[in-house]
Formats: sequence, C-alpha cells, structure tokens
Amino acid sequence: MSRKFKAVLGEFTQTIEDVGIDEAFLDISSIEKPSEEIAKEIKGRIREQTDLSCSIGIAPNKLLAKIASDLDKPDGLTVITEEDIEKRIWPLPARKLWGVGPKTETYLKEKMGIKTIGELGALPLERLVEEFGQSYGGYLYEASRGIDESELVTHWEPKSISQETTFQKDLDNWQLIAKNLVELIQGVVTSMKEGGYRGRTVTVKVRFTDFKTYTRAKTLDKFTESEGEIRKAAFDCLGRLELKKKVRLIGVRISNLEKEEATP
DNA sequence: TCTGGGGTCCTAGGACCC
DNA sequence: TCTGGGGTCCTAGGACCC
Repeated sequence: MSRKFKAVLGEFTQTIEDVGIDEAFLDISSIEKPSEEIAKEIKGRIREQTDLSCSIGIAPNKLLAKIASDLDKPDGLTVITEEDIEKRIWPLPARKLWGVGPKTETYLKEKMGIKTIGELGALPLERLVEEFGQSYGGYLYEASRGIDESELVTHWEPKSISQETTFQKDLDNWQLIAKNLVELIQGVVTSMKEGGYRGRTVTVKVRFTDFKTYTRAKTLDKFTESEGEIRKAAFDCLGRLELKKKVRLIGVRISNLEKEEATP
C-alpha cells in the first residue's frame, strides 16, 4: 500500500489490513458513525489526496466486503448484510469467491455442474470435503454461505523473500543463466538484510520455453544471510535441474526465515 | 491476456526417529 | 528379521491472490 493511501485510511482507523498495492480492509465496527457515511468520507479523502476514485464494499466480514467492493466498479459503494446473501451473493458466479480461481471454476462447472455460489452452497459439507479435501472443502462450505470469521491481519512477517526474472529471449547459454541467478541472489540478499532476516531454505525455480516450471530446494543446517552460502546452495539446486531446453525464467527464493534480534 | 513478479497456503510422498 | 503407528522435517508441485 502506498504511503499516501495508508495515511488517508489511517485517519479513520488503525485496524487496517494491507492487501497489496491498492486494496485494504478496514475494521470500522468501533466507529460511531454510520458505515456508509464513513465510506463516503473515505472516498472523498482519497479523491482529494490522490485524485483517484475507489470502490468500497461494506459487510459484516472480509469475505463479503471483498465481494461487495467488486459489485459496483468503478467508484462504487456497496453494502451487503447477512440478509442479502441469498439474493445478492448466491446468484453470483462461484469464481467471485475469494480463493476460487480459474482451475476450480472449470472443475466446478465441468465435473460438478456448479456455476453459482448458491449452487455451491447447496452442497453438503461431506461432498465438498470429498472433492476438495478438509481444508479447502471446509472453506468453500463456509464461504458459499457468507461465513468468514477471520480477523484483520494488521501486522505480519514475510515467510519468504524471492526474485525472479523472465528473459526477453529464452536462453540456452549456461553462463548467462548463471550470471542472472547471481544477480537475483544479490537482490534477495539485499532485501533480506534490509528487513533483518536470515533464511535456511534456498529454492531455485526454472521455467523452460514450453512453460514447464521446476523447483529445486536445499535446506541448510543453519540460518544464513551470507551471499556466498546462499549462492552455493542455489547453484547446487540449479545443478540438479537438467537444462536441456531453453530457459525462459529463473528465480530464487529464501524461505524458513528468522528475524534477527534487534541488537541495540 | 500465449502468460510479469512477489507472495501465501496446501498436498503428497519420502526420510527418519521413537 | 519383520511388524506397526505416529510425528516431524524436507521436497516438489500446484492453485491462488494482487
């Protein structure tokens, strides 16, 4: 989220969940004013400060607020209550649910004959768990009913730090691939140091010209921020991939992060 | 979006330990 | 030597989000 955007939202509440560059959840439940009035003020302030319009959804939870914000773009303001779920949420395509992407949409349609959120919600929990597993099946069961008890996440630490690059022209020159990998590692190490993180698992990702993507990972015994150690692990990973086809993308990720204790 | 980059979470299988 | 169950860690891939 940009600093300007953050500053404007901060005028209204401190309970803000940052969702990427241009989206956020605000908990305004403790503000006395009517929600719609607050939303109008937010829209006004954003326009003043950034000259941009925005769409706002107001609902009892994040799931519904997200859908609501999407219903009247651009420059919309949509309120959804529990009572609206049947009439306004159930007729929507299942794809509108957060977490339902193109793959699941196609599967629902072609394998199960399900197109709308309502049709999804008509399925028993057991069926969804059978099809999608405990975790995602359970999620779909609740989400299709508009149930979402999740809290706003106002602070979080990264789980991984990565960089990747797609070549303008697919490469088969190992030297050039290696050179790019070294540069990506330098970038990742810089970000790690800026954030005060050390990591233990190094993953190298390679996408070939046919778009097939492979990863190789190596977990070290100790947390490290050493560019040399990370480079060694990364090249070990790269060595385990057969570079027979032209390479379209290369990337490196450090995960298993640990925050360095602030030393005064 | 004939397909960019930085992330998260989940699953499944294998290794290893008790 | 074989048997068994459960837990944890690691790896690889995939779906999804903005």
